[in-house]
Amino acid sequence: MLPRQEPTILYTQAVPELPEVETIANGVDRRLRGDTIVSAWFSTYKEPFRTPPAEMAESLAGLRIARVYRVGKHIVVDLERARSGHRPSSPNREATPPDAQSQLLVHLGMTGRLLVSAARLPLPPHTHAVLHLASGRELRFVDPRRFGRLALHSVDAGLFTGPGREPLTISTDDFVALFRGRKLSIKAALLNQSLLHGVGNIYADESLFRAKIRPTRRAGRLPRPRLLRLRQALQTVLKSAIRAGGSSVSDYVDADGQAGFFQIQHRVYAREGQPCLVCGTPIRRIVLAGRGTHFCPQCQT
DNA sequence: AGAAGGACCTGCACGC
DNA sequence: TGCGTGCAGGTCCTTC
Repeated sequence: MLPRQEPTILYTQAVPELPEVETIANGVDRRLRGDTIVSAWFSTYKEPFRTPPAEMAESLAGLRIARVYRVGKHIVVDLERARSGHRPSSPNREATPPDAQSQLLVHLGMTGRLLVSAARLPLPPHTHAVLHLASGRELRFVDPRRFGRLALHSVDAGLFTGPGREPLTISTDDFVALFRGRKLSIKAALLNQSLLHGVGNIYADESLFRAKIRPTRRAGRLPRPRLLRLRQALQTVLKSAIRAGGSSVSDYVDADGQAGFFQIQHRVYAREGQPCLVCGTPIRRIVLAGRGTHFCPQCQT
């Protein structure tokens, strides 16, 4: 067991996509479930906050963290009104507590990090939010590039469900229907969070490679069997990345963030010019949908 | 309405 | 050594 006073950095080297966000959410859940927010502090930099900081700070104080989980690329913190009589948390309860009254949504953007830290430790640069907890710890949101976002979601209108469909659980028919009639490239479609949420640039490239589909193909013109292959490839790569990250991030404790997320072996991403692992043809890189896009010109048609 | 492209933002790699 | 430049990408916004 690691010293309690050391900061835990729930951290990833890569831009957080679905597997990284899932791992981080699980890590926060394991540590903070049942803890209570005493007060909250937000930096004066307003942009990251979809909800005004003053309103957020007032709403958060006194709420207990009931559960932390992932929806798309969002980390969702279920919050309930803390009661005076302490109720022991039941470890097996998976369903959202019926008395969850609001949800804190955290989007890490590209460089956002969550730290579970002892309060006495100095705030790192680019800290934009701190939740002071009854246990004496703090949950800190650090984001140098400021693409991350925080918001409060009221459950009056229902639990947060994200902008699109969940790639790991979507049915075959629904998956195929997502792309019907779409004129944009399959790569751009995969990145569109209002269709599937959670897929970013890296896993889009990797899943298209495994499905042997060229990223430039029009989404609406891919026949059903190829789309089913893509769904299978996407789920396989996401699940293996979750497995790879699950063990390392959760127990990772270090102040300088040197180790961190165990990265799965990329087959095409950031491998421009290197030989395809299947056929040896040099991997090509183009810009598509404004993003660096990597593929094998031989294997992917 | 759907698609495309730019803006946002900072750290880092690179070239001179 | 040090400075300037370009690049990376998730999401929002504007334009077409």
